[in-house]
Order: sequence, then structure tokens, then C-alpha cells
Amino acid sequence: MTRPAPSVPSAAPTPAPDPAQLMDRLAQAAAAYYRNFAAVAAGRGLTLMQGKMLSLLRRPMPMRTLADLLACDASNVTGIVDRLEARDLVRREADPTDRRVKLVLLTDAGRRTVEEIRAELLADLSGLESLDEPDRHALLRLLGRVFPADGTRPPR
Amino acid sequence: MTRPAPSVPSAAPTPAPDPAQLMDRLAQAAAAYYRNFAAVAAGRGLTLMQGKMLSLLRRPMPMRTLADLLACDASNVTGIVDRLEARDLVRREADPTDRRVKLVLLTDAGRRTVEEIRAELLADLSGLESLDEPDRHALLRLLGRVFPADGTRPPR
DNA sequence: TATTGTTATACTCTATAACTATA
DNA sequence: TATAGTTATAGAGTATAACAATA
Repeated sequence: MTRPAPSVPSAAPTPAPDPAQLMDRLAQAAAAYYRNFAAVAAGRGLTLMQGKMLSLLRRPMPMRTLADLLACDASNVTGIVDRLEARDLVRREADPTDRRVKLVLLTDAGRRTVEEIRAELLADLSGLESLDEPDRHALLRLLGRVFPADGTRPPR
Repeated sequence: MTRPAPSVPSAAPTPAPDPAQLMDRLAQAAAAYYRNFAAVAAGRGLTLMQGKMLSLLRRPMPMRTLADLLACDASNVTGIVDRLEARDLVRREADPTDRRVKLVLLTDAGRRTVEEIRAELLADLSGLESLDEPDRHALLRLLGRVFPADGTRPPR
């Protein structure tokens, strides 16, 4: 992949990316992702955390698991679920196998909201659809290298 | 860049990533980045927003600019700067060219803190250093595709 | 004894609205 | 008139500590 000599003095003459630069770009990307997410959630009167929690509830989950996934203290989950429950987006249900735990699950309205949020997010990430197959695989592979899959959850 | 055929039956037979899957992976990566960042900041008694603001201050900035970069209302910046100033990590300074604006700048202690945070973050992102040159360029390019550079700041 | 969820508390972040001092 | 920064306010997120119910 030889490149023609730039006819115009190029602003970025092959940046030679070092880890620090890459980290800055990751920070920028992560910020952009959440700015986007927060805006979409706000469009439905939801906070970032409320939107995150809804998006996590693909299946019923103990509150404790939600605390782990949201990386916050268990005591916070009570309030967040309270507010979502007051808006009829989630419900609490007893766990038959362990009477200490309460399962949180989406209501029909909650499921609809999650679908709308996901669709809107996807529309905003139009750059994703423009990637060809090799680029999609490359992105998936590189993200896996930088953020190993099990790094998502602390061991507890 | 041809790849050798896998000699072992691969556990994931080429997932054929669609945009929705990619978005989920991006969400996971962004969450991992901020969990990391928040933990490093917390190790120094700083909140996520305080750490973000410090990291933004590579040069003195008007509070208004900080509000834009942090994607929050200008009224919030007052409090965040107040708390950082109380800990002698930043200072407020008058802008000679416009007496309405106050420039926020790092103190020496603030600069040290930023350097420590960046070093610790880089150490945690060891996956970045393990990338070879082509992979680094690919990651930079793909992030640019998905999150266009000027998407960082609203036009104002 | 350990774990789950809740409550009380204090602090931080957040947007809105109203204010001042500049421009 | 418009903009930069502040203040007051109310709501939401946050960790800590203590508690009841259950394992």
C-alpha cells in the first residue's frame, strides 16, 4: 500500500501512534459513545444510569448482579430500580430458589423503550454500518485485545 | 495480509458481526474504559468528573470550554473547579483579553496527579502496548470511522 | 457466619432559572 | 443584546454504615 507523495503538505504525516495517543483516542471514543447514549436516554426522560440498567436487562437479574454490572454499590440499585419501577419500565419479582434475592425484569413498556433506544443508538452510529466485513472483524478483534472479555466484571 | 487457516477447529466459526453486535462490544469497551478510569481516579480520592477535568487541562481553559468538553451545564463547572481548587490541584486566573472569562489551569500538584493517572491508566491498558504497528494504525482508523473527530464537540 | 436487599446519611453531579459583570 | 461565571434549588447518583431476612 504505497502512498503517493502528498501534493499538499499533509497535516498528519502518518502519526506513528504510540500507546499514549491510542489511549487518548480511546478516551475520546468512549466519551463520544456515552454522550450519544446519554442524549438518547434523555430524549425519553431517562438518566444515563437508568438507560444503562434497562439495556442490561435482557433477562431477569438479581439486584446484586445489576450492581456488579453497573459497577456501583448495591445500595444504589435500590433507588434506580425504584424510579424505573415508578415509571412502569421494570418490575421486582421474588426469586423462587433464594428468598433473599429479588429479580428485576423489564415490563412490556420497558422492553419497547430498550428497543427504541437501541435503534436510535444504531442510527447514530452510522459509521458502523459503513464498515466492510474485514473492518468489522478487525474492530471486534482489536477491542478484544485492548479490553479482554472478562475484564468486564470484577471477580467478586 | 493473508492469514493461515486455523489448524484447530475454531470455537467461534467467524461470528459475522452485524452492527448491533459491534455496538454491544463498543458499549462494553466504553464501560471498561470508564470503570478503569474511575478506579484510578478514586485511588487518589477523585471522582470521575474531577479526573476528567484534570485530564482535559493540558493547557489553561475557560470554564465555558470545560463545560463543553465535559458535556455538562456551565453551572456544574463552578462546583467541580471549586473542589479541585480547594485541594490545590487547579487554579483560576483572569483572562487578560476578556474580563468575563476565568481560565482554569493545573497547579504543579495537579500536573503531577495527571501524570500519575495517565501512567496508571496506560499500565492498565497493557493490551495497547501489545499491538503491532499495523494494528495500531487499524485501531486509530476504525475509531475515526465510528466516531468522527468533530463529533467530540457540539457546534455551539 | 455470610449474603441480599433496604434504609439513613452525606457528598457529588446534574439541569434550570435568576443574577452580575462584562462584551 | 449576548456571553461568562456564579448562586440557589431540586433531583439523581454515589459510597458508607447499619439493619432485617435468609442462606
